[in-house]
Amino acid sequence: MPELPEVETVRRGLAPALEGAVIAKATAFRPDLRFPLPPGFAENITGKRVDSVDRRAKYLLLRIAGGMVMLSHLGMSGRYRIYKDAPPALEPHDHLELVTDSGVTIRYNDPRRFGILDLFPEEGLATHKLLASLGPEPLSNAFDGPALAAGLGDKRTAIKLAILDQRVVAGVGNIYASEALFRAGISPKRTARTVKRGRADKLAAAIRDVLNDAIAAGGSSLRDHRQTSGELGYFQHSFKVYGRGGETCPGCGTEAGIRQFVQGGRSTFYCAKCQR
DNA sequence: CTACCATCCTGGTTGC
DNA sequence: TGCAACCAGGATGGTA
Repeated sequence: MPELPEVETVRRGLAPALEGAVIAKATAFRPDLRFPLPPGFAENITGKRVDSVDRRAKYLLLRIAGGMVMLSHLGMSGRYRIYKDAPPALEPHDHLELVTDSGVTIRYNDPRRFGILDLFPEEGLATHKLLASLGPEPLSNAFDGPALAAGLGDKRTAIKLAILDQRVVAGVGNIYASEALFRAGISPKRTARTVKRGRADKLAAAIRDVLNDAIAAGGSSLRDHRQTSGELGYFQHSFKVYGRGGETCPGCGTEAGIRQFVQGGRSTFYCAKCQR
């Protein structure tokens, strides 16, 4: 499911429930998701206070008092749901439950189990295998045209594939890659190394803007994504090209102008007239 | 470096 | 109605 805006939406939901709260009870209902959970995962966070709920790229990072970090990645189908009162019965694919000292229940559900849970000392943050090679945060001041162009470097791969590379820019996924390229007027097929100067400025701004717009809309709900309250996100109604193959281009009005094709095994949507 | 493929899983949709 | 094929927001690792 989740790209950066969906993860940020989840973070904003979890933060008020968890920050400053003590995890009175933690239960992991299976020993593994994509990877095995570290031994004693649930036991080691039980009784601990959560200092903050942060995000890096598509990773949620919970700072646990005592110097540990709990990492959570939602994979394709992960969801968090918060229950302020008595929670309903467990559902299929509920894999983790946290109950805070104020009686709030937080459940992680992930049918496809591509998600990740990890727990490690905060000294290991910079060198964590999953975090070490991530590129710039697209919403940070460090991300602009020159930074993007530098990340693209001499790559001869298509620009769509390049911005899906988490080392180039962290947090862009398949939906927002197509949407950002449409906003920037750049063809997804364009060779990455040719995106420089003006085009790079435009694309960096388009990435930032589309992510911010999506966050403001609570993310995009296609199948799985929900806010922690259970509410749907609604940015999917603002997609210009994603999922709109065969439709009229909203940019130039060309009938059936939105085309769909496969890049790197994943669907890309674009308008050949608006995007060069 | 690049392209391409398979892999980890389940579930919803599509097409016969 | 049934069933199989296909597709899905991610990411890694292997091969050529």
